[in-house]
Amino acid sequence: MIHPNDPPLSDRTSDALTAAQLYYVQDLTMEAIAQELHTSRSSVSRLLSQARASGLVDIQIRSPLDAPSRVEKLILDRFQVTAHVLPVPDYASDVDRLERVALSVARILGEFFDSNMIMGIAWGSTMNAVSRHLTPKRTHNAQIVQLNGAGNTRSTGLDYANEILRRFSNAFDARLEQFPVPTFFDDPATRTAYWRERGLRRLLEMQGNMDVALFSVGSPFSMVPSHVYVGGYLDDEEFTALSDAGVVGDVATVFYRADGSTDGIPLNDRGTGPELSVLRRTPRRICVVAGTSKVDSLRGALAAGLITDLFIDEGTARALVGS
Amino acid sequence: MIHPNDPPLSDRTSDALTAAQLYYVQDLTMEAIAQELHTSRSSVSRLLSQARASGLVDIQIRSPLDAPSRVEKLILDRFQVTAHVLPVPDYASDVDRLERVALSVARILGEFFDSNMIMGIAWGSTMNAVSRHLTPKRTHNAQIVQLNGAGNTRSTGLDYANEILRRFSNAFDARLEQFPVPTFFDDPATRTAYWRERGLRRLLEMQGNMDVALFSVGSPFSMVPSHVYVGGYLDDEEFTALSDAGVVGDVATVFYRADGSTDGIPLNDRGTGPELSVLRRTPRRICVVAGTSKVDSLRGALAAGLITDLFIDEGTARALVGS
DNA sequence: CGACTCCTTGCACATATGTTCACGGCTCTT
DNA sequence: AAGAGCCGTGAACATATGTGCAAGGAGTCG
Repeated sequence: MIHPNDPPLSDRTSDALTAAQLYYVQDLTMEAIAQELHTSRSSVSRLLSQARASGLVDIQIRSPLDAPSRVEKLILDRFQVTAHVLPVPDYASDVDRLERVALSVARILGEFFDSNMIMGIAWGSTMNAVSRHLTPKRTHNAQIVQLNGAGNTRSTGLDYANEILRRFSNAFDARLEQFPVPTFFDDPATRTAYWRERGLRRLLEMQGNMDVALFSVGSPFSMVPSHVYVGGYLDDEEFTALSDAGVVGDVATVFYRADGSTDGIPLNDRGTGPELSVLRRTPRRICVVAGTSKVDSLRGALAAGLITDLFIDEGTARALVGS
Repeated sequence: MIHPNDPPLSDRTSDALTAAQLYYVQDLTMEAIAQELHTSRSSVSRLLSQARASGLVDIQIRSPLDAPSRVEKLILDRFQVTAHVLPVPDYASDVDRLERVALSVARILGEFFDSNMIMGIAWGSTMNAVSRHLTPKRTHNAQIVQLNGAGNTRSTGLDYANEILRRFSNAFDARLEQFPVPTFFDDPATRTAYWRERGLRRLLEMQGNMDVALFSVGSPFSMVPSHVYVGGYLDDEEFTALSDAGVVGDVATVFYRADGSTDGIPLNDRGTGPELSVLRRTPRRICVVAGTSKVDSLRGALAAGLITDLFIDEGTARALVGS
């Protein structure tokens, strides 16, 4: 009865699975597991690490339904957005905040993305940080699509965005649709023309059918500028134009004012990010924000109705609701 | 902005939640968490224990879809039943097996039961063991219903079954419908009459509308008899009658033969367990089996089509498929 | 008001877990 | 076939975690 071609999965994975079951479900000690698996305790420790890292073990925090914190409730009331406020000590630096928020988001993202879905993803420091911590989740027929071009005048800029997106597609086993265009065209007409290309139409169609969008907000005029503002994507003149137009931030390099409006912001005609109307049509729109410097930009994005789910560190959340 | 009546949940729970988030999601050390929470490391350790015990932290093992073990596949092929084979060392005693299987089932049961559902539960050593390890899960408007009476000739036997069922209803916050009748009536006519009572009709109706049923199998003729066979529920004469009728086991004190048939087994006319047809109409029917002594009985239950999901220790699973 | 219980806390110790390192078995060269 | 590099292993060490215990604080009763 024992077939020779036994396991369709590697011994190692299978052992990791057993170890995880014994450790996390049956509460055995690693020592005991080592005995059952005829190996050393160290190896069990390593097996379990692997099991966690590869997503075999799924640890979730399930707040009782009455648990949303005061701040989360305030945000829900005021902006009709589901907030996930992440505890971060007040004395943490902005880098710490970003890292910790990114870790949390990376861990929970699997909850939002599944087989047969399309997820649109922006790029930037925040997405970069998130991408570095993703725990893998197996999906089938899933698709990831880049939200906006990443080329700039200095380099193609493709590597940076590319790497980020690839980490996502690897973690979820999803196909990846890249967006090999500059972040901003020089001439709006070029964009219009390019958008008619067949390859592009496929990408734009995917964007139109996204199930989830994942992005942060850019804050061009804060003390801690987003990647896009220091990476050679904008020259001084353009920068000034944004300022003059009353811009407070962007999502996937689409700019908006404090009231959420976008009309008459010249750079948007040349940018490659999705129309905000396209974004708003996406059922789930996850925004990740770390650091108080992004608050003004975040307010604009909220005013524009771009967000359905917000991941935010505690300090910034408090700054947002002003308490 | 800070309301005085801040949290609708206790500080302790809220701290536990924060600690869990920091520990399991953000990978902080307990020492670090202690600092953020302004308490001692010990207390954090205790908070985390509480968080796990109270179901705030949910740890699942997600086998990749290609993971089912060889034995699980064999069982699926042969019996059309989803098996969850639990690793237990071969040298483990039957008591160990039961304990470890029960622990696993208790931990995963939340996956099968949710708000607005009705779960039918039997009683016996196996259910007792499971009930002792349940991790709580909040549900609304959920209902638990006892599958069969627990009174016997020596005592009411109510306490035993009662306690088991109450553990389930507590863990899930579910209403509990008890079944305060003997396990077997002396006279079939009494049962028929009693079944027409209004209180009973409500219970029977619930049984008819169950979403999940949870039970083990009894093995009257094995070396390790189930609770029902040592607790004074059956006298010698009845026992012999079962043997003569070719009975191999029972589910919720409804007896069946090796081929799954039940016709002409006299005791069934006086028993209080659900008609097997009622059971078979239940969408999800979870059977928990530990110990090889139950294999024959389990085969009968499988032949009778009583099971959709089987939790079983590895040794017994191997005995079942005979390899 | 004090004596009592009950619960919580942090310390100190006992365990359990994570990580470094040197070794040995592989495969792939040459 | 010998050598070089590349894992994977377990022993030993370094950390992190769990727990018994004594002390202290809040509530209750006489």
